[in-house]
Amino acid sequence: MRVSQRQKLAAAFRTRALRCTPPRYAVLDYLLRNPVHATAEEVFRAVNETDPRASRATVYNSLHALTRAGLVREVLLDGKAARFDANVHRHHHFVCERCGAVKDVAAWTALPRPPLAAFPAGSVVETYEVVFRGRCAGCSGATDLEERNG
Amino acid sequence: MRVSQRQKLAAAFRTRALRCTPPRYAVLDYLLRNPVHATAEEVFRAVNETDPRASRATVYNSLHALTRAGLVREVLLDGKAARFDANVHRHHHFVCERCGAVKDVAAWTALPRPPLAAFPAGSVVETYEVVFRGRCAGCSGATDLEERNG
DNA sequence: TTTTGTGCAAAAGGTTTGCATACGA
DNA sequence: TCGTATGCAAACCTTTTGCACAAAA
Repeated sequence: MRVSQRQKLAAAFRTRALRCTPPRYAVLDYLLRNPVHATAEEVFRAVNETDPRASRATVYNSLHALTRAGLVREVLLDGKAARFDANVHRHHHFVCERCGAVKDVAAWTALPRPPLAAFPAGSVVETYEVVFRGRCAGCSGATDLEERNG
Repeated sequence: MRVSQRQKLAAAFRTRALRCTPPRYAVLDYLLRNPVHATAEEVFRAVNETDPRASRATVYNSLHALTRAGLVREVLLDGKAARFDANVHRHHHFVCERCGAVKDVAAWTALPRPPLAAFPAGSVVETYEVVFRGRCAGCSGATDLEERNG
């Protein structure tokens, strides 16, 4: 990691009262440089390869600490593993139902406000997310038969 | 289960080439009568209480068969367990970040179409879902301190 | 009679926890 | 020094799998 990059991360950590520790640098640096919505396991493998002492538990701890601090966003798109995204600006996601690829969809405009009656009375909405599902370019021509044959 | 209800379910099963089996009746009937976005475990406990022979694996099998047949919708709202919803009409969800309650949000209007450029080139969007997060009526006044104290 | 589903137990992910040790502030 | 994070292993929870048996069509 470049010195200047580490200094940026350290500043972000300190602003949020997060301790600066090697695994936290490594986790956030990895997510920033690999904006592919990695799972915790993928982050673990990458971080652990650089520093074999880094453990799974610590990667989970770091991901949660970074998420709580607002430096990382946890994205739940399938029933398997949570994914983590260092892009915390408002945006949505497109998921390919066939190959599982996840792509960002730029936030194009605010959602039209639904009638208040649509929400449970007294509730307060803080955020919303839109998940689009379909087939990515590489999979949109493929048939189910091809899919089954790999 | 009322005879007329069972006949309705049987008709729905046959239309979709699903075999009519006791666990499938029980699972779908439970979801229809308890529109609370139950987890597989909750469905299992309810079904198993009525018929102690029903197993977890069978409840999972039934949920998946019903989902594939379009009679049930699988909803992924937290990193823990999938939830199942017998309401397959287009609608969205509100999740209370504090107590985890899930409420339906009526589909009020189509989303404005995002610019095509927002999507990966060549991709085909089939569905979308919106998840609103915030605090439900019962939790919107509670502070984090109260939350910690239980 | 053929095909598909069931039920049981065991295994397989993904994630969390307990605790002694190490390290940042 | 004090308080928090790390690292390891084991536990946990949800979901899947393998297989013999049972039931639906």
